[in-house]
Amino acid sequence: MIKNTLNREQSRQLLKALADPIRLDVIHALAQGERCVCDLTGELNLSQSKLSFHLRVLREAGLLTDRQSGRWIYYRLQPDALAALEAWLAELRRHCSESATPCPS
Amino acid sequence: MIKNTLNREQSRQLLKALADPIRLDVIHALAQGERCVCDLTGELNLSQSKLSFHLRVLREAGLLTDRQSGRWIYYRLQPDALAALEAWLAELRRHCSESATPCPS
DNA sequence: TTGATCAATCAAATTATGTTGATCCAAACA
DNA sequence: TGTTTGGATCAACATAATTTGATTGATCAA
Repeated sequence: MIKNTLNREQSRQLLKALADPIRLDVIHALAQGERCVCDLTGELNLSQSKLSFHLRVLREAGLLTDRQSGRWIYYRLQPDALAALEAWLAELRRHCSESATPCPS
Repeated sequence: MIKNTLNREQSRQLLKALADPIRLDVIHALAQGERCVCDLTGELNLSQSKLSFHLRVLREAGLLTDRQSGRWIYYRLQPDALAALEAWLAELRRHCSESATPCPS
């Protein structure tokens, strides 16, 4: 479970999971709502094992959850994880505009 | 310059640049305000060329700007880039909670 | 000028990530 | 049961990213 404020390691995991073109395709597909794996392979034109690899990365980062129904597995985005990243980013830019003290200090 | 809404490639660049432990250290240091490269090497205990490599990645992604003053170069976070990523994330979670239509469809 | 310092860049070596095809497992259905 | 299908996993390979140490260019002070 993702807490409200991310530590450095948690944010790194989320960012690393997101920082891949195929995984961004998956994320964008799931941004429209839950999808079954079998639909995603077709929609994104990916081999089964390739998609499975990337789904695992995203799931282990906490960005996706899955549920099984019969023999199908449905994935969806975990909005909490996205919100936590947003909060982390917002925090970063709070003080970032202060100038440095000139350097031969 | 980063526009208000990021396309897939722009967001990927930003995420990839952020998704590294050393670069996150840099980001966190700069979140407190502008810093000179010479201070960062000491603060983060990095070799000069290593820091320079990571600063370049962050700068080319649009996350940092630099300015020269004498022989020192100062880096700071670009809040626009962070804000753009936040907006991108917020957009992703708008519709993501809709359930899939059951699969033998 | 000359020598020293800050920082960027380059090529070579290392390490981390992603891809492929095969295999395995569980659910469904004949 | 036996067979088919959806998905996960694994090992071998391919590709991409990072680290290192050396070199370079620019600025400054003596």
